[in-house]
Amino acid sequence: MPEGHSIFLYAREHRELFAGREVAARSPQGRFSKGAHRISGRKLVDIETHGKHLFYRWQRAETLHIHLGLYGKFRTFSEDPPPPTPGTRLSLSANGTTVYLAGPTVCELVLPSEEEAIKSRLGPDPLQAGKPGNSAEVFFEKLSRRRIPIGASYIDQAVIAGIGNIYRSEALFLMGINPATPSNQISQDKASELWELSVKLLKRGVRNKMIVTVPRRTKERGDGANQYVYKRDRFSCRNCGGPISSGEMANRKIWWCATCQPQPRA
DNA sequence: GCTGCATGATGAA
DNA sequence: TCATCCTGCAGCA
Repeated sequence: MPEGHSIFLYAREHRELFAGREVAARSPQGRFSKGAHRISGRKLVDIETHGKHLFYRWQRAETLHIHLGLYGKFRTFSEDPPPPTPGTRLSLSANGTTVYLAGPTVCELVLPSEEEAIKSRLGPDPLQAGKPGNSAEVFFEKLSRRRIPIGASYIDQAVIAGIGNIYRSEALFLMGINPATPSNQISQDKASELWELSVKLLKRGVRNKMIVTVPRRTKERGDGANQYVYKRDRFSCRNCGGPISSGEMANRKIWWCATCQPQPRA
């Protein structure tokens, strides 16, 4: 489930398991053999995240950069790990624990300059709110420079880092913003609200270890779903009872309520 | 058992 | 705008 909250959780878990320890690294699949060899036996100093990117820092080795993409998955085994599946790109072990990584979009070693280049392409991360560069102001500044629909820019990692397809539909619904609204028509106040909502939702995602946008009470009154509109075009809107619309935007499916998220006036 | 889809992103056309 | 990377699984027979 790789939206920003799960990346943050993986970093926390791997930090608790491995930070300060010498980690054995291997690439059962073979596609990352050289890199695994470079970091194997090194001490893990810390793990940083920005949006959906992970950066593992080692003593006397380059930084390991991982991006899970759509399919990437980590699995953790606290005792005897099963044999790795043929697609296992990387295996990390220390202290009796093994982590397998399969199917990532990116698994590479990077130099500090390369890491900087990656980060400089990313927008502010709501889970880093308060740290320099991660603010509502920066978010608004990036939004205001685009004319594309907010439904396309809100999922663009250069505008805001860590938002994925579920958060996209849900946050715009909670804001009452129609996905087709041009990004530069979003006022600074609305952009700030959307930023704060993103912070809240991602933090809640970290707490719950899953994406839940419907408050517990509301959920109990309804059909128990965790989302308002995401993949819910066969249901009716929980606010107004009207139909949930669906369409495609920025290559991905998107859902909204045409009544609660009215089209902006031209 | 098979098909197509999925919480992502890139690069070609 | 599309094809592609690559893995797992829901839904359907």
